Amino acid sequence: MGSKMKFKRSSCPITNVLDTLGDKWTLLVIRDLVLGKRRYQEFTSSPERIASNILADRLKKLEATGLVTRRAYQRNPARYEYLLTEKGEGLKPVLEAIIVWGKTHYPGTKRFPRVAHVKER
Amino acid sequence: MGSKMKFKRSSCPITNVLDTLGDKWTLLVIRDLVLGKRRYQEFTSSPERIASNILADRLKKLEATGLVTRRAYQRNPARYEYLLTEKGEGLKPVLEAIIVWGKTHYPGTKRFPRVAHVKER
DNA sequence: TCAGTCACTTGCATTTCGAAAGTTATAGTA
DNA sequence: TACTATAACTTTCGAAATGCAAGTGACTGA
Repeated sequence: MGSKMKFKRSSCPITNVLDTLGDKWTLLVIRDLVLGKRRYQEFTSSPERIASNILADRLKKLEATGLVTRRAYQRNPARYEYLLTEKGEGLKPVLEAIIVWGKTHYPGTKRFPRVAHVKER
Repeated sequence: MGSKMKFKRSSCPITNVLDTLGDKWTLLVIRDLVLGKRRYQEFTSSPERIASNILADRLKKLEATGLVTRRAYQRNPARYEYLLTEKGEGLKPVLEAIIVWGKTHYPGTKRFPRVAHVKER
């Protein structure tokens, strides 16, 4: 019933990607996840200095759209970390293409290195 | 004198790309240009229905960042059209990667066809 | 003279963003 | 028993961005 899909703006794949990733912060959170970051403080300590309310909002939305999963890594008090899903990992080629273009046209920019994430306790 | 480059947020290429392309409309204007659109009305008639003030703003910014050039295609009255620069054309692989990921994860989306642009007079 | 076209600009209400401060629940230390 | 620190958020509120509707200027063609 009601077989016609409803897209927010159009049936263009680019448009639909922009509806979830089209802002100045979301893709940076994904970048951090790709680099190996998992925890709240790791994200807030990136040089772009994302505000904590923006980070919380973006993580919530990324979880809602299935790009990220949240899981507790300890109890008492409960502490959570975030991991990319396969769908989220699938964005790597997009990030790669952006890095290639970005490095070409913004002289002095440089790909960030992977981070060794904090150890479990 | 002051040899250190100043980046708005960080020296990450992704960050710097997001500073110019990180919103819900800019990349759609670029998509339209890649598809062959050149004129104001062609952009406003895309299915996402960009508002004319947003379009004017984005075209201005794209020109300022060297992704697009504006040129008159007639006088009396002066009428302008917009074309991608080489820098702008360089974004095609980014759009491609987005389309590939988007088509996979948003079922029902489909790449838009090139348009035959209006003829000169 | 008058409607139509094109590339915009202007006004204004609504929405989203973002910096700073606050909250909750613990562990560790004196 | 207090006190300090840590981690993961939430709240507040002014500022900026968005988006709808209407307006503008310079023409062309009927």
